[in-house]
Amino acid sequence: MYTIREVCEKTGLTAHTLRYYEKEKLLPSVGRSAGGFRQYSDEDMEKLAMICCLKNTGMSLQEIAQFMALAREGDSTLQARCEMLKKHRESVLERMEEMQRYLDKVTRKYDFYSKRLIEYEQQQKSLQNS
Amino acid sequence: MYTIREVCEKTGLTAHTLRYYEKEKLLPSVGRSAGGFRQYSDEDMEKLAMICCLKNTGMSLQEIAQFMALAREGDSTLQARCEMLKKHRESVLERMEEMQRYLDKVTRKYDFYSKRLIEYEQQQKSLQNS
DNA sequence: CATTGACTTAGAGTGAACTTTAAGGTTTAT
DNA sequence: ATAAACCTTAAAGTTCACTCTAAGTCAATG
Repeated sequence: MYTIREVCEKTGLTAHTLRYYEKEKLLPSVGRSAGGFRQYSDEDMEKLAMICCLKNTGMSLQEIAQFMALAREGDSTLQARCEMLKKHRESVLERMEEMQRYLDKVTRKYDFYSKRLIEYEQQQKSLQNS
Repeated sequence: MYTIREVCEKTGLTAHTLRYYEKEKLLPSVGRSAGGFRQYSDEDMEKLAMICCLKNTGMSLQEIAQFMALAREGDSTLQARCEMLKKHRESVLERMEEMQRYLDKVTRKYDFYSKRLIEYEQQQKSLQNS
């Protein structure tokens, strides 16, 4: 069992964000200590890892909440979850390819600017010497 | 010269967004017709392409506005712009690598679910036959 | 020359994902 | 036993990047 503080350290999320995720039903079933403090189980930690994974590949919190709700319903939702992951995977791949194309453009622009910068610096030097 | 409508069609941005970008100083110097309508030049279109490129690789509008402001100041800012592009390029590469790692995790999860789904379906079939 | 549709502005509203605040209760170390 | 640190909740506030609204102007067509 982990306190919210330990979970923050492990995941990089803030306590505020963890509480927010609970409220938004991403991980709604976190246990409580006698004093009412959150206690995260190893299963919770695994779920959180999945949540971070989906979030960091651009899935919206709403969709993640849907996915986690399906997971809580058990094996009868395996197919639905498979389909979600497949679609998500495809959209991530597409976005990465798009990013790569845009990045190539940034690289070309950078190379162009670098050349112009060298020219400009030589020009400045020759102006100084005259 | 292009009307805002034509620019929308070429860039995929809405007229609202183009006006918003003007207000936010991403492309603040768009000309006007006698009647006050926006007229985008070929140079404006090139700048817009750069804006989209930076935006689609995750640069904030604020940073893009800074970059475009430097560009308007001329060659004396070449070095500053080079540095911005270099930094941006590096951060995009990092993000893409991170994305790839997360995507691999999604793929592994998907494969795991697929296997479990096949098992589950066979189980259901044998329950039906009994 | 009137109507339709696209354009103008300033400013308010939206949705996502937090982030902060206020007011208080709990744990831990001394 | 008490102070400091940490936790609780509900609700309001923030930031980003739009997106929409209202009230009016302009251009093209029959």
